[in-house]
Amino acid sequence: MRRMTARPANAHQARLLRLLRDGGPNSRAQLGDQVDLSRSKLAVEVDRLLETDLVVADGLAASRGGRRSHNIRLNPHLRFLGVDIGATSVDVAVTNAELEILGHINQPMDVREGPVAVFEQVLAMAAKLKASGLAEGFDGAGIGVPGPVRFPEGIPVAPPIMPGWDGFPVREALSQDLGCPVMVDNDVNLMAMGEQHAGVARTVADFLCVKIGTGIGCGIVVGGEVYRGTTGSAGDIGHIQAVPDGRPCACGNRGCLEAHFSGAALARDAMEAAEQRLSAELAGRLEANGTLSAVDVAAAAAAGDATALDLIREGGNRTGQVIAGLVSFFNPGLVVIGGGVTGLGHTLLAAIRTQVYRGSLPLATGNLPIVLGELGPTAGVIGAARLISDHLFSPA
Amino acid sequence: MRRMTARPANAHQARLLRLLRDGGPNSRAQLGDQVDLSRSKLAVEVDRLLETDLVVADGLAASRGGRRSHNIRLNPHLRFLGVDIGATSVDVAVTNAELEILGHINQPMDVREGPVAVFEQVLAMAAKLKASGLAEGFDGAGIGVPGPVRFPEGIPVAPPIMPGWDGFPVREALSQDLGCPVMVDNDVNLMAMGEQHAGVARTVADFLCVKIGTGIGCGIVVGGEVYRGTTGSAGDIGHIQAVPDGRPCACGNRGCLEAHFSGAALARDAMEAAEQRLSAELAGRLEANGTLSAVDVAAAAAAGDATALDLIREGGNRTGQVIAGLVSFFNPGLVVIGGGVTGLGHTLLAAIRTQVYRGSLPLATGNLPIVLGELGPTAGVIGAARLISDHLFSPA
DNA sequence: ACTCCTTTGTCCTGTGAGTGGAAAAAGTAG
DNA sequence: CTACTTTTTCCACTCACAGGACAAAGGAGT
Repeated sequence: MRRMTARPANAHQARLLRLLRDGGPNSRAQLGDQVDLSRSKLAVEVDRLLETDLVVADGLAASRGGRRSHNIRLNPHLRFLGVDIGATSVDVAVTNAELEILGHINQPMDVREGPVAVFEQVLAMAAKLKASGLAEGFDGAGIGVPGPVRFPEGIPVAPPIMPGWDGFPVREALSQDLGCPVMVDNDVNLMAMGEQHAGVARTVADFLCVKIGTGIGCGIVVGGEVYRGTTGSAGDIGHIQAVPDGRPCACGNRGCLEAHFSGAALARDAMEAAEQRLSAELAGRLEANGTLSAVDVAAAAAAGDATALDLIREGGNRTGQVIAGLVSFFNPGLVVIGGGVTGLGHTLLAAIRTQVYRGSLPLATGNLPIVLGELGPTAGVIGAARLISDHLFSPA
Repeated sequence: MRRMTARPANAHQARLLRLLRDGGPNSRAQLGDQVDLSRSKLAVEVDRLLETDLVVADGLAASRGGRRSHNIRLNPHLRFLGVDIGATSVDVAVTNAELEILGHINQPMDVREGPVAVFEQVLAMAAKLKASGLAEGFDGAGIGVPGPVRFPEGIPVAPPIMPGWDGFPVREALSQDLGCPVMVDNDVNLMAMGEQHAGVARTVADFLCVKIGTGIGCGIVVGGEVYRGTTGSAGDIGHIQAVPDGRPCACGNRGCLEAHFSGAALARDAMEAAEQRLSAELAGRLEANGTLSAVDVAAAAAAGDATALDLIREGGNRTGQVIAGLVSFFNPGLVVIGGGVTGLGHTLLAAIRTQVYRGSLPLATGNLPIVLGELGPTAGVIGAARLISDHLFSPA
């Protein structure tokens, strides 16, 4: 099949495409109920969309008491590629136009190998998904990278954990390689968009999405739109000071949140505890694997290990204090906690909640849910697909 | 003169009104350059605005090399009332439709006397301005109050420093008393709007406006629009923890920024220093007045008093640390410092700058100006006028 | 099977917004 | 006084869109 290149010609068509994306197949009549257009106008726009092949007819809808309506849906052959590049692994997924995941691969990887090596791997993973018959080609791709991005151009700027990526024209290069439109964003922002599209944040206009992985970042959604800041570095909360005169951080300061709690810091703390024989559980795991990661701490905590639980609680407290400040400042309607460490689960969540509910004023916390992300590792790739579909489903 | 009641009939007219508000008198041709409408369409909309009496003809414009154009301006009889209710004083000002201040009164007052007493005073002040011939009536009023506001209804919610105001229908009541449309907002947001309209933030889309007065608050502007949060308490940074296990605060926590630095805290610290004879300058002032305020500290600092300078630096450092966190999170294009303590001037600013430039990553601070507000005590009332004019100059 | 009612889809015309060209009006520069 | 600009008005034409009329298709009751 030839790839779709058509774009909606006007705001009405864009609106309809998004309704079909978010609501699945729909009858013309149901669409009419949602868009406040005259029936004639709606019919014209739907016909034009049918001509572009972006949407197709899909049989008859159930009767609502009278004549049955014809169903409309997004072309089932449309395919989006969602790529979520983490510090130590990549997720690549294929979705249909309704952003349902059809196939998903995760592979370990090191961003520090640089964009060329990483994209070689990403393209191979995409090819593998294609080969398994899930897609004949891609109509668009969304890419998440673990660092700040100059959004309009899709170029990473001064990313601390990705030396060699600074200024690399990710959007341009991948658009060439994949032969389709590409959008690039910070991985945390994509997680926020994912949770907004298909997760816990579906109905909230203003929320924060804190991602605790190798580092710590925060997606900011204002009025349903991701806020990226003046230079694309908004949400970079890993280097907020959490402990006065605390541990030295790679950024040159002391006491950064990220230095005290993150996947990397947690692994270091666990190793230290194991070596000092504070925890038999952790020491055993260290002996078995030669190293420890956040996953080991999670497992130890699940097994009831006091040291591991303490580490998690301690980190949750630090994180919660920072989030409490952000809640006072931003007054969100929801806080989502996600990222690799969600395996730490409710111990972590409880610590964060305690600090936030204690440290912020009641007016801000009174009706504030603080929850774990619903989508886990798929949040990023769903958000990536959402990013590119938002781009493609907007007036040309 | 009968008061204006007309409102723009469509988005084009609203656009034109705002251009005339922000750019002053303008020729039709100049307007045409700015709005991307055909000449015919523009002529029609301008004619309709002339019919509503919102704008009037204003003689001939200078020639731009050919036929001279007819000037258009907002009706010079339009009057807005800007009211900025602080914790300890009220500002009331009259502006024309271009938001230029025609008259401005400041009076001491105590918000804790409650809305009825305060509005009695405000109405008296408005009447005084009217009596001095500056206005025959008001076409709209903007009100700022020192606490969170449920914006659409214009009702304060759970304001910590204004007991007795909770749930008082400010908008409704004042609209009755003044006989004109009224909008209500947090005083900090109004200061941000004031600096955006006529001060240092004219060209910046995303910025923070930190107001240090009796308390500490922060106006948040995203994409040119004030962000108010889910419950209207966004920007309430006074109760972010600045000092672990620090001083007890009225909110029940310890170490809140506001407990360590604000007009009130500064006055307390100065009294203490004076009583302990740490500073002859402050002690002298205490003896002379019986009490001390932030103004005394500013004067002592200006006279070179080391203790006063230390207090300011100490407070600036605390504030700067909190702002550094907000800068990392929000990545603004500008930070404005304003409020009563701007009298502390560059000592304060230097301390804040030091902390922010040290405590945030270069990508966020690289091109980040941190400046004092330009408008001083008029920022609030200009912002109030701007608030109501934005409301009135939008499609009905 | 038939009637009556509801819902859906199509067609068509009227209206009003808006564009763009032409020409008149009012200047400036030489 | 002439040639050239800019501003303003006027007018005809296009286009989007609403909304009514009507046909098509189905459900429910008799």
